[in-house]
Amino acid sequence: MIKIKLKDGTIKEFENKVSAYEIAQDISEGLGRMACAAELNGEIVDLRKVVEADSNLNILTFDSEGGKHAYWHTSTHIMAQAVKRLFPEAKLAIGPAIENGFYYDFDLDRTLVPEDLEKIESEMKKIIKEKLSVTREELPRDEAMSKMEELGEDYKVELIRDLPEDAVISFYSQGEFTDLCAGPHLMNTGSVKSFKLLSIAGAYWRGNENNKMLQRIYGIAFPKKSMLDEYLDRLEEAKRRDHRKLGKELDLFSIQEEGPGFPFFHPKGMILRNILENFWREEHIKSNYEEIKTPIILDVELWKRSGHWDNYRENMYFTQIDDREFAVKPMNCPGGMLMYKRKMHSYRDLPIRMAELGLVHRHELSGALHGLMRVRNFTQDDAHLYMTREQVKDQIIEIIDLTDKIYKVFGFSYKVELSTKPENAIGDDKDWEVATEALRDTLEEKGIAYRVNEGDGAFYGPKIDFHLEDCIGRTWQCGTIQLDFQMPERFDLTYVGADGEKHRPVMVHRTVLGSIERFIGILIEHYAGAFPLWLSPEQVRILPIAPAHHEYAYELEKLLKENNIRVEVDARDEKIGYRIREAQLQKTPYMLVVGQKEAESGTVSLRSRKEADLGTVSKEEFLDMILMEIKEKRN
RNA sequence: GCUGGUGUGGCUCAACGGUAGAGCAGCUGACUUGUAAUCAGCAGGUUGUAGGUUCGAUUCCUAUCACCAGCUCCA
Repeated sequence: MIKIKLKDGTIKEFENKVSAYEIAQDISEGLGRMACAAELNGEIVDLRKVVEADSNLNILTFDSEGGKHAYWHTSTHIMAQAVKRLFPEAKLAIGPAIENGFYYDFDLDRTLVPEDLEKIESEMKKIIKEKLSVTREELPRDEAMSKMEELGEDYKVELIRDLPEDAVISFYSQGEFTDLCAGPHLMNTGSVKSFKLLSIAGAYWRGNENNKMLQRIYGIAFPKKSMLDEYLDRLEEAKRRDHRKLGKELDLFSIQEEGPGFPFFHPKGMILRNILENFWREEHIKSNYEEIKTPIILDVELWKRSGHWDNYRENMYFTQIDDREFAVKPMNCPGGMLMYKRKMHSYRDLPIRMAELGLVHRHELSGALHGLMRVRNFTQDDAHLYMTREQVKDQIIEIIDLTDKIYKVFGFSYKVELSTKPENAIGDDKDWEVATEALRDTLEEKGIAYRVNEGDGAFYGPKIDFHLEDCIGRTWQCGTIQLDFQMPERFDLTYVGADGEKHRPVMVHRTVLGSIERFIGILIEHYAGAFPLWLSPEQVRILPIAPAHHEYAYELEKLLKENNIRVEVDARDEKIGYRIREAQLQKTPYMLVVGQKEAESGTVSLRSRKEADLGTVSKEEFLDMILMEIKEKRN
């Protein structure tokens, strides 16, 4: 007798061993139909998994992460099967489910074109209609190898060869199609209801740029047509939020052909930028940071000492002044070192926290440039903190708290990653270990969920990264906290301890916004260009009905300007509807329509971009209202 | 950097082997306006750049630059 405890606590009993799928069917026929995968004692498993002992079992449908993955994984197999039917010479590489859908990489001489996607889609529909049952088999390594060799699937052979000794090698088949795959998978190809192939792109085999470039097809699938439509609508909506599009429409910034990756900030973008920087400055002053500015160009010798010349040269720009070699800074830290070294420091002064809005230049690959998100020059809201080893944890906690506080103002949710020692690391392993553990401990202690990013640290130290999402869910690193034992060593930084001896401080590099440019890009997409009042380049637009009301309009403008409100009067000879439309398209938070009535009574007819006509209020009432809204930085 | 795609007036887009067209924006004039586009006229482009094929190229080819998607890389 096997006892199966379900999610809701009920216990089902079975005479003999039983598969997860059978259990799902036993619970209800509907669930059997909806089941995608199962969670057995906390582990995601295939529906075919046979349960032999008392267990906790949770049947996963498309509504869960695990269920979605099985659904998309089977979808990508269907796609691969269709591709093989249409192009038998295509070799299969890998085809996983991803966060939003799935992809499959193919090695195929013929270049796939968008029309091919339609052909593949119709072949997929056939496969779904055929309702092929999906079966699983395990093979010993040598048999698995020869099976794939026979089929000419060179990439699969390589994958099998690299699997660990003890790995279970499984294959999933549907009709004439077989693929090396760990699963889990749906029971039948007929379960995939609504899908769409979205794009074709190149991708290196195993993500290594020295390997052959394969052709990748991305797709998405859902159990209901309405879900697919909704998803596609959301993609369209995301395009409308794209900061590059909005940046142009709202006249915030541009990138010209003459300066790839070097953004121009327009007057309105500059207002936004200045507000952001001022806000940043206020918060840092409150948090006891000092502000500095270090030069953009410094002697190349400095970069040799810091290790950048050895480890970061590819990303740097160089120049000559007279006969001396200089480098354009890609980071602010070496300049910051010189700032620290300008005088003696006592342990009583620690921690020293020097912040800098520093303009850095980095050579990024041309194909990597992306609006304001990835550029070749950007302003880091950097800070370098110098402290004793004992102060490290408290300082990191303070930075995490400051970051959280600042992100909250914008209503951002974020993801945290811990990046460990990279291949080109400098310094000894012991220091790396200590530093990495210090960061890990702090995260654990704060109870922050994080993902580990092996080998992704800076060359001088491990880091905690804060990632924010853009309009289509891509995440971008913004805040970062990097613990560094190397630079203080290389630059021989010291402080005088209570014992009168010289000691080595520990250094932390950190940013909160990350890059002002990137952060503005994220802000634009987050708010879809409709910035909260405190951030809006233009806060109020006054719209006089007719020339007779211009005088009152300018009077209002004066009142608002005296209160530091960013206000414009649109006194053009156009109908009020026309001018309202324009203010609306520019996403101006408040419009004041003023005519005869308003001029006589000292009121304004208030319109908000969100709720349209709000009726009449006195000008004083309106002023108080917006001053409060700005002060509270209301979202 | 790699693979594929795209490049036409300030913006959004059309056309096509036979000397480039619309809407919006701009300018001028009329209208004097009450909550998302008043009407009329004018002006604006050596079709990203450089070569080539052709009687003729914006259209076809080559190179190059930029942009877009993805890969790689990263704030």
